[in-house]
Amino acid sequence: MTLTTTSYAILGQLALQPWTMYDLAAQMRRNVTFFFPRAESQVYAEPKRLVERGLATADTEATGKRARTVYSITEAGRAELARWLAEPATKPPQLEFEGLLRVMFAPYGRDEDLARTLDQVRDDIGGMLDTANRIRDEYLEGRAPFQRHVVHRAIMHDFLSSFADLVDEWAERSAARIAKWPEQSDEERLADALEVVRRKPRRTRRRPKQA
Amino acid sequence: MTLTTTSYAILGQLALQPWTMYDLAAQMRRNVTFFFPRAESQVYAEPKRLVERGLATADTEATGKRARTVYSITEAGRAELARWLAEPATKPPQLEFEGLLRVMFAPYGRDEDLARTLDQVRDDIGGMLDTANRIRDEYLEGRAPFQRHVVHRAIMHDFLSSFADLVDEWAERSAARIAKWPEQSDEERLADALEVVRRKPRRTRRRPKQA
DNA sequence: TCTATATACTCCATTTCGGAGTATGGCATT
DNA sequence: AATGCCATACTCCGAAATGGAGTATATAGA
Repeated sequence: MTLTTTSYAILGQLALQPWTMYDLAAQMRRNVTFFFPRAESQVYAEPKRLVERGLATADTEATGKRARTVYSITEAGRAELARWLAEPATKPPQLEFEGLLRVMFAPYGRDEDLARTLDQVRDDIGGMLDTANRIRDEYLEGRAPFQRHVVHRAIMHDFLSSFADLVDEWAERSAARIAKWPEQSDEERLADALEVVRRKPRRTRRRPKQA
Repeated sequence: MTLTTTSYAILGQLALQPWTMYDLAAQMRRNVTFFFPRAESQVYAEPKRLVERGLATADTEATGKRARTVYSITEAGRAELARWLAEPATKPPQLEFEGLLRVMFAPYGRDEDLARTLDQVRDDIGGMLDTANRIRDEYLEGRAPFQRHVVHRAIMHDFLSSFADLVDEWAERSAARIAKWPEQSDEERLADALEVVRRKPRRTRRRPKQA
């Protein structure tokens, strides 16, 4: 099979430095997972494919009796990464948000279920908020693991922290609104809802779609 | 096997009205795909499982020689949906954003690749922006397909249009910043990056994590 | 010394994806 | 009246990916 986006995700990490898959898996679980989640089994499987194609090399070291494999990128690997970076992305930004599905079907459940769903969303996004704040501090204090790439990482961080903020703010304001439902009339609830829909200044597609 | 979140996504749609899978697949491709994307083959496969479990019924109609199957929810299906709505979500909001991976590895490519990536992000999010604006107009003019659920749909719409705006705004401001790189010194670029990281008022986790 | 946790992976059944394939209906064009 | 094309209405299947469970050694603390 041909290389997948996951392959390039790993190849790119190897461009930064050599890694054991254990460390890389841990690293991805802490950061990359927030914008490109992969199963751990995949993280372990990919570098073997990279080695097969000559894009990486594997070196076996030992700590006592336990072996560990350190993977490094090759020149061919760097060239392939550069080639990939010049290609267009294969997929648009995608969201997978079970909580929104629950909001969609909320008319068939109880209002307190919806309140709990929104509450859980705030808990769930907490980890991302924490991570974003930790990374922010690391860069500002100049002690981030890849401080040399701060110019690019700042762009990433801008997106991820904006996203986490959005989710948290949305859940907060929505919870505040549904908390008022019990003492509101149907008309008031309706007016509130339309106000929410209306409020935003609509941002439109930059370029009209071509025929 | 047990029902998956995808099963409930379909079950919820059937609670709204009976559907043929063709119409439902088209409907999901237009809306649900933005926050819970599934392969079309899955959308066709799910209702058969629902029928097996007595949560839906299938009625075969005919248009000339061509058969079509209309699926409807049963009382047991409505009960199961209500039960599911009271459960906590199985997954946090998840993002899958190849473009951010390209930003992360941008130091190994050319600046113009990065510019093109951000440009493509804006094109890619255009569809979502269009859809959000169309839905907004439908609700404000009172002609949305599920106008009766506007109180809940407003919450969904708030999130989706905020998300699309975020992506578009982020890509726009990031592209504007990298456009200035050629005439900036390393120090200026660095100062700009740190400014981006610093700027945001940091939103923190609502409840401290429990030990 | 014992135990728990961290390191360092492998394996695999089940699910999902994504694209190709099949066939009819209905409308517009020639 | 025949033709072509797009919409309707699905089925099928190989190739990935997921999400645990399982194995074994190292190390730090009680």
